This record gives sequence, C-alpha cells and structure tokens, in this order.
Amino acid sequence: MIENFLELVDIEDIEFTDKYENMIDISVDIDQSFSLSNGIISHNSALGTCITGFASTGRDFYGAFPLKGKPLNVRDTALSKIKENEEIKNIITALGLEFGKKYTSTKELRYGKVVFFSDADLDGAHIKGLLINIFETFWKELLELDFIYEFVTPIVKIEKGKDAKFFYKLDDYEKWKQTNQKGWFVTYYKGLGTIEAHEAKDFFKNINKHLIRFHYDKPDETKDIIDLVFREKRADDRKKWLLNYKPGTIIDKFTQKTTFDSFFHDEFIEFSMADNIRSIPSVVDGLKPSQRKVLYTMFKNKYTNKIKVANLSGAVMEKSSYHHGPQSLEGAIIGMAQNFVGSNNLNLLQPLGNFGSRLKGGKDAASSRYTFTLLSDLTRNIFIPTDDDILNYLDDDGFSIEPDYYIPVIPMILVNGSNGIGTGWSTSLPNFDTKDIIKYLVLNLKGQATEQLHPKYNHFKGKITYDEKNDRYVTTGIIKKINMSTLNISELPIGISNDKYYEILDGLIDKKIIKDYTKNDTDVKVDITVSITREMLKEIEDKDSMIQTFKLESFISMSNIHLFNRNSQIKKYGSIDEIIQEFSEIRLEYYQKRKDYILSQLERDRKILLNRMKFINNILKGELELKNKKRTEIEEKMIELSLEKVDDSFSYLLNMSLLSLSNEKLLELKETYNQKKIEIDELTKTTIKQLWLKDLNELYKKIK
DNA sequence: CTGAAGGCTAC
DNA sequence: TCTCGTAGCCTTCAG
Repeated sequence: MIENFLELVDIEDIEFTDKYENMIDISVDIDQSFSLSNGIISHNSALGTCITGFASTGRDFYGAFPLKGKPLNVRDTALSKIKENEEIKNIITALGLEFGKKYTSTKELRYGKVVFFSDADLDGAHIKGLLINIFETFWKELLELDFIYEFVTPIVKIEKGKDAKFFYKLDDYEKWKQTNQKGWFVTYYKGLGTIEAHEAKDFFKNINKHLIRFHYDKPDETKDIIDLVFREKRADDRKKWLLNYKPGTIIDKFTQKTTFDSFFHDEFIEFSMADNIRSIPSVVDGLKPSQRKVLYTMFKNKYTNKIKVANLSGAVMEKSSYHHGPQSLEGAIIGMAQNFVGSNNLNLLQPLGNFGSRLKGGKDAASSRYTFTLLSDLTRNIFIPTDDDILNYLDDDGFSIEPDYYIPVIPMILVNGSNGIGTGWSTSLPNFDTKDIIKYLVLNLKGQATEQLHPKYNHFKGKITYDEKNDRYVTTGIIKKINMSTLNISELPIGISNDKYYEILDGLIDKKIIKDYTKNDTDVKVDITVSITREMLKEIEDKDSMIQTFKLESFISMSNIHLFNRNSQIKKYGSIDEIIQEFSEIRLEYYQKRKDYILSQLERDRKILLNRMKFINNILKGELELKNKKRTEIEEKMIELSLEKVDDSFSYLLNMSLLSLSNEKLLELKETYNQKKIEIDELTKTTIKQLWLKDLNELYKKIK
C-alpha cells in the first residue's frame, strides 16, 4: 500500500489556484514578495518551502495544501456554517473525508498521513490546535490511527564558514551558547520563510526525522483538554487552566513522545498566554505591546519630521523586534493617532492625513502608504524622557527592545480606555478626561478628598449618565424637534458611527416610523434631518421615548476591566479608584527612582567639577608636575594629592585642554560647581510628591 | 432563551 | 490593490 502524505501548510496571502483533481501534482501561485523594510532578510512563504522540499521526496506521494489564516473553531458551530467554510471544504476534498463516516483505517482516505507544517511560533501552535479540533470533533478515530503528524523545523541556525548546525529547542541553543564558542553567525528562524531552499531540500530528504507523530495516549484527558480549550462557554475553565500554568516545560520532540494531551498543556497553552499578553494592556502605561513598541521606536529614533506610517511600521519591526505582520502593526499606529469623537481622548501620535473619522468609526482611514505621523506635543509631557533611563528594557534574542512598561505621569489606561480580547479574559474600559484625572491625582497627592471619576469623551456633545439600576453608564445622543414633522439629530451615542446609524434609520423607515432622512454630516459634525408624520411624532414625542425610538443610546459596562498589573499578572479591577491607587503606588516608587538617578548623575558632575578645580589648582601651585613625567608617575602623584578617579580613570582630567589650566577657568568652574551644588540641594529637598505635582502642573498648563 | 454582531490584534 | 475570512470574551440586541 502506498504511504502518502498531505501537508497542511500554514501560510498567508497564497492563492491556491488550480482545482486539483489529482492531489499528487498541485500547482500553486507562490507569493515570495514579503520582505522586511530594510531588505536584509527576505521571506519566502511556507508553501514555497514545502514545494521546494518536494524536490527531495518527489511529488508522487506527497501533496501540499495551503491554509489561509486561522481555521474555523468547529466546536459549538452550526454544521451548516462548517459545511460552508471554504478551508474546511478544501481539507475534506483533499483528504477524501466524509462527514459522519467512521474510519477504521486510513486506507479509506486519499492520504496515509496528514502533516501540519506551520511556523514554529505561537500562532502556528494555535493553528495546529484548531486543526486537531476539527479532526477530534468529526473523525475522532483518526487521532487513534496514527494519522496526524507535524513537521518540525529548526528554531536557530548557527554558521561558521561551511559549518552549519540547527537547534530545534531554544534550550539546546542556550546550552551551546554557554560553551563560549566564537565566530558563529546566528540566525533565528522566526517563520518557515526563513528556511533556505537547500535547507528545505535537506529537511525533506530526511523527512522521517522531521515528522513527529501526535500520540493518542490518554483518551479521557485528551477529550477534556480539547473541549476546555475550544468550547465557547468554558472561558472560566480556561481562566483556571491558564492561572495554573507554570512556564518552562521544554519539550524535546525528537526524544519525547508528543501526545495530543501534552501538546495542549505545554505548547498550545503558550499561545493562549501570548494571546492575553498582546490583547490586554498594562495598568501602568495603558499600552498593549504593539502600541508600546511604536512608542519605543518613536522615542528611540527621535523623529523631528513627520514619518510615513508604512515606514514607521518598518522601523518598529526593526527596532523593537516585532515578529508579526505589518498590517496589524499599521492598524495599531493608526489607532494611536485617531482623535475623532469616541476614539482617543489624547492621541499619542499625530494623525497627519486621513486616519479615519466617526463617519465609519475610523475604518475609513487611508492606506498607510499615504498617511504620516509624528509624536503629539503632549506625549513627552506624559512619558518624561528622564524616566527612559530607569525603565526595565526587555530583551529579544539578545537585542534590547521596549520596556516591560512605561511609567507615564498620569494613568494613560484611563485617558484612552482600552478594549481587548484574549483567551480566558477580555477587557473593556472607557475613556476619562485628562484634566479630570490630573485634578484627581493632585487632590490625592495633597491628601484631600477626591471626586468620583466618570467616563468622558473629548468633543462629545451628548450626555453620559450613570444608570444605578443596571450598574452601567449610558451615553445619549441629541435629537431635537424642529417643527411638527421634522426632527434633527446632532449627536450620536459613543461607539456608533454615522454609517451604522444610517442603517438604524433605514430600519425605522422600513417600520414606517419615519418617512425619510437627510444626511448633512461632515467628518466632525453630526447633522441628520428626519421627516416624520405628525401622528407618529405625537406618539413618541416625550424625550425618553424619542431617545429610545431613535436608538440614541449606548452602554458602557464597568464590569469587565482586566489589566496586567506590575507583576505581569492579569487582574480584575473593580473600580477606577483601584486603578489609580495601584498606578500611584508604582508612579511614586519611580519618582524615587528618578530622583535617585538624577541625584547620582548630579553627584557625578559635582565630583568631576570639584576634581577639575583641584587638578588645575594643583598644577597652578606647582604641586603636580606634568612635564617629562610618565603617565603612571602622574597618576600616582594624583592619588597622593587625593584627586578622584571617575569611571575608574583619570582621563577626564588628563584630557583637559591646556587652556583650562588658568585662574579664569578655575573661577568659571567654581561658578558652575556652586550652581551644581544648589541644584543638588534643591532636588534633595524636593519630595517625590512635589516632583510628581510639578510634572502634573506642566502637563495641565500645556493641555489648557 | 438563543444566535448574531461588534470591538481588536493576530493569522 | 482591496476585500474578506478566521480566533478569542463579553455585552447588547433581535427574533
């Protein structure tokens, strides 16, 4: 019997063009155009890698099929929807599967094995899991029939001359690194596209070494974990599962048996964790990693001229090791720069060009090729440059990247709010007014009573009220009676775009509640005139009824606020006060750190000035001879004269200009020294609360 | 009560 | 080049 394979290839942007009557010879279009903006690394796509590899195996017994993006989660999904899904239809055709059929042997299928060939990253693990979910749901017996495999590819390659060695576990590479080898060039394989053609051919030559079977060892546990991971209603179980996760289980796929069970518990779970990390912001800076990477790049590159969004995206990828697609990153940049009503209260980036409007909820933004951005004027009043030096910068494969979190002057998480969807958890928090927040912090710092903060949106003309009964805020648009048959809508509730609202009005026409409406909206002004019959108007005339009929309400729930705390744990926050409290604690700690840091810098300056003065004095008085002396002799004498080294060296004294050795210079230095001392005294006397108040005051003035 | 839709970072 | 599909959680809304 022929042993043949179907590789399920995970790739994006690939069109599977030919209808394959014969799975053994597939024609494909290969998009090989993706490359990083600096042009150093080029990416081929995974299917290309696979097809290249087939040069070693031949194509008679191998077929490859490219998947696009994430497959459907078939658990709890209507069979009708599953059967309509293009990807699933294709997989079924390719493998010769039938719904409802029970297989006793893989010989009933068109291929003897199915192999997952995905990027060796976390989204790749997610895709493998979703595929396993499909087989487990409809053809569970295939899990027991040695049918499901994955193709493992290396994570790191090291090269020296003609020598090359691959590591399939990061752990192995780390161990090798500790043996202190020199002169090796290291490549991280971030995706299948990193694999070179000749390498793909080698891997496929030894294909059996690379094919790892999923074993079906613990039926009950396997069934349970797949259900826990994919069943829609089990988010709370997933919470528990993720909270119990202990990182660091390193799997050696070559020596250890991979079971479906261990795959979900050790590998898939890493995706779930990462899904939360990228989707849920930090309580400290209010940012998600992609946004933080953008800010980091803006700070680091210190752009003075506006930069094209597409170019900024490339810079972020490079400077902050962003390993995902550019579209996603560009979306993050655009989102950070938007400032229409309902988006940011304080956009950290400037929207130079069309970044979208409330007409389409921001979806009308122009392409990143056409738009520009730059830091906003206020950004550096919130993220103070001096604090850059006291942050905890992360490391990506030995490359310094953005900090675990920034520490802004105000809790930015409240200013712009946040929405995010992770695994087990999601989060949603509305916007608050920057000036309200500053006032709150100032009163807090002065030990005075604070007022409850309520959500607020810049330039929103409607009302936001608290609905005690339902414990939620209600945002209300504005509708006014012009005459007995005409109404005017001049504001929409938060979160409803003009576009969406027209659909609502169309619905009202269908229901014969209104006759017609005219749009006079601009991108910044809502202006809709509604014509209605006198009778109908009378019926709905009272204010509440009008708001409800015209659906001019939206709701803000405060019951799903999850944020990463300073210790990188997801925490549920019950109130705004709690967020400010936790933010304030860490902010004050970091004012102490900032103060200590600046004082140490000033002390260093003072020491340098003092020693320069002493040094000049020593020379002018003839206590220190430089002429015809060896450096070692001079330095010994300097120590005798109790001159101090800085950074373990006297260079800062011995490299001084000859012109400095004068009384005039001495007087000048004395002046600077005295100023430095005053500066030190003043900072020493300033409390950390005063430092914070000063920053808040400056920010407040600038906002006004 | 159930199913669908929307928000958002990723594929 | 542009549009569209998928995951994941929670809330709202229509039927």
